Amino acid sequence: MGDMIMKISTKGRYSLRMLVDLAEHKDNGYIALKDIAERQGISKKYLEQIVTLLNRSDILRTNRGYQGGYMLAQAPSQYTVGQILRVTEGGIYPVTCLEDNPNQCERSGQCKTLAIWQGLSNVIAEYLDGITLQDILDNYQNVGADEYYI
Amino acid sequence: MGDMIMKISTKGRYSLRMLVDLAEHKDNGYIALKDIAERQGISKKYLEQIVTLLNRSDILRTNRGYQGGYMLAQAPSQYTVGQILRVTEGGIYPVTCLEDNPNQCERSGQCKTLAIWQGLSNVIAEYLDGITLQDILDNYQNVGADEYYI
DNA sequence: TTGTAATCATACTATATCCATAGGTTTTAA
DNA sequence: TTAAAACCTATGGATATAGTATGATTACAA
Repeated sequence: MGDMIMKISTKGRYSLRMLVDLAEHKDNGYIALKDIAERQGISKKYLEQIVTLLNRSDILRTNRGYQGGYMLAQAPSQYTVGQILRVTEGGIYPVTCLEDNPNQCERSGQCKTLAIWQGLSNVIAEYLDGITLQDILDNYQNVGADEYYI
Repeated sequence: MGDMIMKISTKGRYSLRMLVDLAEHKDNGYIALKDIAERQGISKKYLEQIVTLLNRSDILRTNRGYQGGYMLAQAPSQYTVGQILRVTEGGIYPVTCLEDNPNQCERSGQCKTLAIWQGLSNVIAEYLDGITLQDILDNYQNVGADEYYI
């Protein structure tokens, strides 16, 4: 019992919050992780691990040492939420069936439900790829049940 | 590393496959779990555990003993995928932030990213609530990137 | 009354992920 | 040269996932 479904982990959520924080302070030079951690109420040590994931892509520019820190490599409008989550979460597929791992499900050819998951994956990707960091800065309003369908 | 995001578990996926199987054989009286397990390639014992979740709602009609088994309580058009997943997965929220557990995030008032997750949750719910078992029987085609937006 | 099948109850094994904490090393700029 | 900060590696508890195994109990129908 209890609830246990399809969750985006702290890796993705904290990454996004960190990048939004960087976007908000993008004119202040390099921003130290310590400052972000304090503002966001996240352990600096944990954030350190998470930023490792981001560093595998060219999302950030970093500087070590005195007055070092992080800044966005590009303008906030150039980052989509989908892009960020793919990097930090390792993919945004809602079911394992859609991953391209070697032990693919052998029933995929006859599976009546696979198309449901493919459609769900598409819907999720379209939504997340349609939002940029700039949109969040501009006080993004969520998609309500009413407004969503035309 | 590796991929670790937001997955719908076997509980939800197998439940859906079981109900589709029942929908396909809805004119054959009660269907024994053994038959479903064989057709779907799922352990009968594991399916037994999963069907317990479905039995908490009025989704199924059951009969014990000789020629007993399960059948859908209503027509396939009356079941949405969203409804089924809510029962078996305990909710379809993509982040813990949206659950109504007591230890709600205290930053929700100022969180710049919460609206993103609310919007994502809405998009997922709209999609899953828009598909019925009958749609799956009618060879549901997935929502492609091109067709989705008008 | 006999077999069939659901129902219930555990318990156990692996494995993986989540969410950190901790300590040490390297680089940089004043 | 020194302090600040990124960077790296390891560890661990808690929880969830995905089953397997074993059996007891209950209800139904021929």
